[in-house]
Parts: sequence; C-alpha cells; structure tokens
Amino acid sequence: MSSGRRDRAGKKKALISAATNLFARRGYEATTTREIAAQARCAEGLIHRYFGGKAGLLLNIVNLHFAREGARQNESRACTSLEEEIGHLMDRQLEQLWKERELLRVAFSSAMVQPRLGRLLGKTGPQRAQMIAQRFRRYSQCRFANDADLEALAHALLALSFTFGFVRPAILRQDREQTSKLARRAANLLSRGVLTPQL
Amino acid sequence: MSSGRRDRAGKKKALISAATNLFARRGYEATTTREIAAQARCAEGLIHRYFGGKAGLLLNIVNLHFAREGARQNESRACTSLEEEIGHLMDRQLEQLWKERELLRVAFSSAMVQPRLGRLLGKTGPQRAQMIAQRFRRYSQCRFANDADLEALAHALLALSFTFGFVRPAILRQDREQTSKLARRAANLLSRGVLTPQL
Amino acid sequence: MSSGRRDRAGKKKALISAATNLFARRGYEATTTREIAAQARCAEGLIHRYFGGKAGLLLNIVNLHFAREGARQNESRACTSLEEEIGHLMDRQLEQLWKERELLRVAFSSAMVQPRLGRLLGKTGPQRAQMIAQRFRRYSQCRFANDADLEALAHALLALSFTFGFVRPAILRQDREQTSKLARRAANLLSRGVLTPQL
Amino acid sequence: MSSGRRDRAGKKKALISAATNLFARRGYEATTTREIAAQARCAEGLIHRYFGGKAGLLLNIVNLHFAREGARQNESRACTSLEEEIGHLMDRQLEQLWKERELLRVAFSSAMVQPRLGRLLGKTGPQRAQMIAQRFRRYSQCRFANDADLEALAHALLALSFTFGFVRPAILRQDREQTSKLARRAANLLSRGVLTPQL
DNA sequence: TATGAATGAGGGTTCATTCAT
DNA sequence: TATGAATGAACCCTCATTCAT
Repeated sequence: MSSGRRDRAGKKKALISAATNLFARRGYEATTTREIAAQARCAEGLIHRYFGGKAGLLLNIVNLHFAREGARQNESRACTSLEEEIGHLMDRQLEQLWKERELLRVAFSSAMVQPRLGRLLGKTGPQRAQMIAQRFRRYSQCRFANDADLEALAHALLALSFTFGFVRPAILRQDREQTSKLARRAANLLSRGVLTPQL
Repeated sequence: MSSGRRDRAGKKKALISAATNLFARRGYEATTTREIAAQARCAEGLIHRYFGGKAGLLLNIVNLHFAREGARQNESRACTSLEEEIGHLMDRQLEQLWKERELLRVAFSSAMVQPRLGRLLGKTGPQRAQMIAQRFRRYSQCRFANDADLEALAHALLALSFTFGFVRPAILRQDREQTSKLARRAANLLSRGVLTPQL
Repeated sequence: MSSGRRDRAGKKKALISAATNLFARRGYEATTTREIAAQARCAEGLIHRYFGGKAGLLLNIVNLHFAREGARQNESRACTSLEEEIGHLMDRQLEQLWKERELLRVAFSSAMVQPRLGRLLGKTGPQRAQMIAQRFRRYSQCRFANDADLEALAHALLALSFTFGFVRPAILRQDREQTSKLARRAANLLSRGVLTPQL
Repeated sequence: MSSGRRDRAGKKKALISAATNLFARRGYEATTTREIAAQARCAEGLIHRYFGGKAGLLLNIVNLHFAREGARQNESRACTSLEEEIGHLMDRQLEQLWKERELLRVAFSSAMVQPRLGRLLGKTGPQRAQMIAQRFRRYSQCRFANDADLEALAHALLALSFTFGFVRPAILRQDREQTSKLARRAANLLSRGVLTPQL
C-alpha cells in the first residue's frame, strides 16, 4: 500500500510500537527520543510533529491502549455458579495483567508523577467493576447472603488481581506462581463471604 | 558529638532528609542533586561520596524507611473478635499508607525500572503477612471455618489496603473516602469468608 | 491570467507578502518557512523553488522594495526657498522611515551579517543624495555661500533622518516626538550653514 | 594565580571574549554556544551557569562595554576654536566607531529584535550629547549666532558620525574614505550654521 | 574531609530543505 | 508543477559526576 517516504500512518504506528517497547523495557525517563526514532526507523522530528513530543507520545500510547481495553466487551460465556465465575474471572485477570505488565509498568510509573495520566488510568477500574458486578447479579438464583455486597466483591477481585497479578510479580519480582496461588486463595475467601453457607 | 564542618553523620542525615522530601514532592527524576545539596546545606559531591550517587541515595532512603517499617512491632492491642481485628487492621493500613503516599510514589515509581529496588520493597509484604496471620491465629477459639485460610486472609488484606489505600487515591487520584469505604466493605466480605456462619 | 492551482506569479506574490509581514513582525530568524507558507496558503517547498530558500526570499523582498523606492520620483512640488525645501524633505523622510520601520529593521538586521544585502541597501542612499542635491541647485538664485557644499548637505540630511527617524525611535525605542524635533533643529543648523547670512 | 580547573573569573572572561569575537564576525544567531565554548576552551554548560544562556551572554557583553563607554570621560584637551573642536570630535568619533564596528554590529543587530537591548543602547547617546554640548558652551566667547542650538549640534554630530562612521562603511560596505570625507564636510556645514558669519 | 567549579555527554526539540507522490 | 511528509543536522540547555583546591 504505502511505502518508505510518505507513509504517515505507518510511521505513526512504528513510533508507537517502538516507544511502547522501549518505555516498558527501560522506563519512560530512561528512554530517549533518539532510540525510539532509531527503532522505528524514522526521523526523531516526527515524534514531535505527530505527538507533540515525548510526553505526548506516552499519553497517546496509554490512551490508545485503554480505549481499546475499555471498549472490550466482557465477552466470556456464563458459568454455572458464582464460584466458578469468580475463579474464571481471576484467572483471566492474572493472565491478562501479566501479558500487559510491560505497558502497565510504564503507565503506572509515569502516572505517579503525571496526575493527568493517573486520572486517565483510573477511569477503567470502576467501569469494569460495574460491569463485573452486573454479571454477578445474574447468579441471584444462588443462595446469596441477603446483603451480599456484589459491588465490593467486584472491586475487591480487581484489587486482588492487580496486586497479585501485576504489582507483586512484575514490580516486586516475587515468584509468579506463588502470587497467583495466593490470588486464587484470596478469591475463594471472597466467594465464601458472599455466599450463604451450604448447610 | 561532632559539629559544624566535619559532621559526617549530620550531613548524611541532612542529605537523606532533603532527598526524601524532594523525591516525594517532585519525583526522583525531576529532582536534581544540586537541589538536594542546597536543601541539605552541604556540597553536591557528598551525595556521591556517601551514597555513591543519586540512585544510591534513593536506595538508602527506601532501605532505611522499610527497615524501620519492618522492625515496627505489631503494637496494637488485641481485639475481642477477629472481625474487629480485621477492621482495625484495615483502618490502620489505610491511614498509614496515606501518610506515606509520597514516599511510596517515589519508591514504586523507581522500582518499576530498578529491579533491585523492587525486590527490596517486596520483602516487607510477605513478612507482615506472616505476622498478621500469626495474630489471627490467636482468635482460633472463634468459630473459624475448618479450613480457614488465615494466610491468604492476611495477604488479601494487605493487597486490598495497598490498592484502595494507596494506588487508587494517590496514583489514580480517586476520591479517598470512596476508596476507603470500598476497602472496608471488601474487608467485611473476607471476614465472612473466613468465619463459620453464625447459625 | 492563470488561476487556482497553477498560478506561479500569484504564489510568488503571496509568499513575498506573507514573508514581508512576518519578517517585519517577528524578525528574520524567528520566522519559520512553515509559517510563511501557511500564511501564503501554499507549500513550503515553493519558497525553495522560487527563491532558493529563506535567505533568497529575504533578498528578493528587499530588492523589490528598494527598487520601487529608487524608482519613485522625487515627486514633490518645488518650494519657494531652500529652507522650506529642506524642512519639507526632512518631514517627508521622517514620516517615510517611520512607516517603513519594520521592514527596515529586518533589512538592516540581516544586512549586518549578510554583506551582499548590505551593499544592496547601500545603493539607494547615494543615488537619492544625488537627486536631492540636484534639486537644491535649483535654488542657486538664492544667496548661497560661495562654496556651499550641496552634496554634503544632501548626504547629511539623509543621515540625520536615518538616525533620528529610524534608529533612535525604532531601534533604541526613544520617544519619537523628541527625536523628530531634534531632527528638525539639526536640519535648521544645516540650512544656515549653507546659506549666506541675511545681512 | 589561578589555573585550569578552578578559575571562575578566567573562564568568564574567556567566554565573553570568545563570544564577542564570534557574535561580531558571524552575528548572534549564526553563532552557536558550542563554538563559543570551544573557542573559550571551556565547557558549554558554563555559558548557562554564568550568564543564564546565550541571550544572557550577549546582554552581559553589551552591558559591560557600554558601562565602560559611558564612564569614559570626554578626556580630550580643549581646542582654540569651536570649529577645531568639532573637527576633532568628528575625527575621534569616526575612528572610535570604526574600531568598535564589530561589537556595534552585534549590538544593533540584536537590538533590532530585542527591545530591552535597544533601550540599553539608547541610553548612551543622549548622555554623550549632553556632555558634548556642555563642552561647546565653553566657546561662548566665540561669535555664536545668538540663538545657536548647541544641543542640536551635539546630537547632529553624533548622528552624522554614526551614519558615516559606522552604518555606511561597516553595514552598507561603502568606501570608508569617502564616507569619512562626507562626514567632515557635513560637520563643516554644521560649524557654519552655528557660528555667526565672519564679516 | 569537604567543597563547588568545571565537565561533557546527552537530553528534547526545531526547522530549512529534500523528494516521492 | 505543486505538495507536504519526512529528513537529520544542529540547536540550546541540563545535570550527574569528577577532581583541584
């Protein structure tokens, strides 16, 4: 289609790809625009022309990713029980977060210093929690504790997966198998807490 | 002891204090060694002589802080019930993490890129979890579910407090009251999950 | 003649107009070719095709302007006395230089570094001086001092108007009314110097 | 006295000297901080540490020069007549301006775009004019025209010397001998204008 | 030992110019 | 012919680190 010298879209994509890679591997600050351009095989100036500079490039990357993320439907099939649903959710989360750990590293690392980016990242969580809580309500034929706090459950599951699936293995470099196991055990506790006892 | 111009210990302390302050306020990268030296009222060169450079200074700060943290006794008095204990623990954690949020921001932000620092930070969590689990066992006269997973409970509580007490309010800039409430509701779910039903 | 997309003459004119405007407002160095092209509503590349680059564009502008200037007839009507003529000349010069101050700023500023441009600008002065001296000779029926140096008079008047009408108000930002008054007083001195005393 | 690595004053002087030279030869914009540092045999960073950047360096140079200039007494001995005094003044001016032409080129070139610098340069002129006018009044025993405008005379002489001694030879690259001659002839006209006729 | 002047590599960014379309 | 996407060299400036004093 397009080639070499006049491929605006291609260059943008290449820059985003290179930057995502480098930011994740070395961190935002430690990555230079020179490196990004070199890896993308185009001129440094394009970073500024297309994204308004290094900071804009980062914002663009995060925006892009989490827009896609937010749009992604909670596409998995229904389970036969809430416990199963919770288990599946946690497994999927652990897997997903691990896969995205590089990008998350960059995003959170930068968000620490860049409030705007922080708020952007924060949008996703509560939305997903709402969606998950909604799914949980489908299991109302189950024997919920009367006052089962499904919203808190959803938030708690996301919090656990974030900590055990990303922070501890990817940032604190703890053994991933162990943290994953802990995550599942913790999820079990939550399951119990929300279900009426099986007498 | 020693004073004025040849006060090695005093200078070190001053540098650490200044750096902690500045790192927390502006972030590690945005802080310059000149600023640190200026605020500590001593020469830039000492940062390198004493700590081996800016990175070493950060490591030293984090080390110091979390050593103290780890040594801190689990000093709170015993509660009458596990639920109460869990509630208290969560409250203390939320408060503590909020108080330390600036330093945590720097520590985690840097840990993302500096594995060594990450591993250092990661030491604290499991240790604390062990201590907490130990305390929980004191309530064994309670009606635990037979297979109550007290270890997972401790880890989960720390994970929840980390997310709801630090990540969401301090990084993602979400409303702290809301996230604190969510933390407590989630802790409630865990309480239930670990206790046998009150028939 | 030609219109729309293939209007070479129109594009050239538009570029010259835009560049004159921008150079005058912001200075040569501070103006970018992109701005010029944008304001002229045509492609950046044309600046190079038509004028050989940014520098060539400036040269072209100055050339054009001072060609027109040189060609301009000394159109003013004759006066009844040399004194009146000198006064009128000075007034016209002060007005004209003030009107052209922006372009002159750019022209001289660039001429400082670009000898070719300097020489170009220098052509105008002596020519005008000759023309003015010629006009002065028409008043020979007046009582000139025998050895009246009308050529020096013409040069001096131009020099005074340049300094008091452009350099001091437009570059050194001195009060224009004051410098204009000084110019007229200095012109008076010259008038006297060239006229035989009225006994 | 001082050597190599810790000679702050020496480095400052070297930078000023190098910058003055380069700015004058190539113009402010065309001179790079790299070149200045190289010619001064010190690190580029010092330009920013000592002078606050390239612009500050220029300002410093001009300030320094014109402070010295302003302080310089009008040290020449008295003459026997006003005509002689005027002639001497003009000669000295022509010589001085030619000697300083490089620095003047920079100063004026930059002043065109930098109002603050312009105003700074403008301070010198009126002051000198006042001093010169004062000297002229010493010749009051001469036969002045009653209403001799000595202030205008002083300003006019400076204007003429500026144009014929600097602008035309140094900027417009006109033959210096010719412009100098014109300057003297113009000065003569002024002399006459201010003196009563010798009957 | 403590200082801070000096270093110099490398930072992000700009922009006149080129050239595929 | 006209376009403007792409280039890349060079810009000014920052700052952790070194080392003469």
